[in-house]
Amino acid sequence: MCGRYYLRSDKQRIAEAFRVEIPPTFDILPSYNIAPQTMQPVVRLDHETGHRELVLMRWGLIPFWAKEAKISYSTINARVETLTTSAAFREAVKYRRCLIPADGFYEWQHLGPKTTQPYAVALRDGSMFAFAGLWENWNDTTTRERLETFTIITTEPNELIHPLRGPILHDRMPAILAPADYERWMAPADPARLPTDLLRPFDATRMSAWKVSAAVGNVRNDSPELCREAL
DNA sequence: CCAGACGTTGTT
DNA sequence: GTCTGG
DNA sequence: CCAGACGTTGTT
DNA sequence: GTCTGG
Repeated sequence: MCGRYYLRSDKQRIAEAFRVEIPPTFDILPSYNIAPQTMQPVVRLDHETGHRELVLMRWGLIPFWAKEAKISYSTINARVETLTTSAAFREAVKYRRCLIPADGFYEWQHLGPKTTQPYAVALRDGSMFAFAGLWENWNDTTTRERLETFTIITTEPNELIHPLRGPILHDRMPAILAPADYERWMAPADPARLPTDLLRPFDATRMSAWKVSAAVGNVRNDSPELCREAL
């Protein structure tokens, strides 16, 4: 986790849920199968004005010191345990914490060496939520090209993803924030006092998981059925 | 010292 | 940019 | 998963 | 066709 998620809400719903202004020209298409390396909406704080803004960024963080903006699947997630020490994330976690709007995500349960069963996971009440994320700004020194990228933080699994008894879906899960914590997650903070205490497994009783078909794994598939099956 | 890494999860 | 390993 | 590679020899 | 890297 988390290598695939979905966002079926339109920009009006996103604007309301995250109390953010969205320019009229800003288009977001609902997607039931969001893959790494694609452009996705991200909520961040403009430190100059103090206002929240919604911007499109590429999923897969490129560190500012990288020589080239080479696609890397290894930075689509950042482990909460290593946020402050890893070279790729330790600067971003100080100054560039963000929210990634989502309606659900997928987990592939390992049934055998070559068998998996994908599940969709979402909030019980169907409401939109936010992954805790980091973003980074990469500049090409020669072409002046700018590229903004983001990563989704992962944490320990909760009782739904990794039950004491019953089938285990996975050993990690994305960090999900309660709306009450959005402000504190994004607000400027003393680097010695980062709000990493918010990155705990989300309340399992408020979530549900259900089987979906293997078509979820194919990025060319993008229909509501992907996350609704067997609900 | 200099070169090389710097990261994580997924997959029938 | 900065740390680590050789 | 999907996209892309898949190989060897010679040579100042 | 089948393996590898992303």
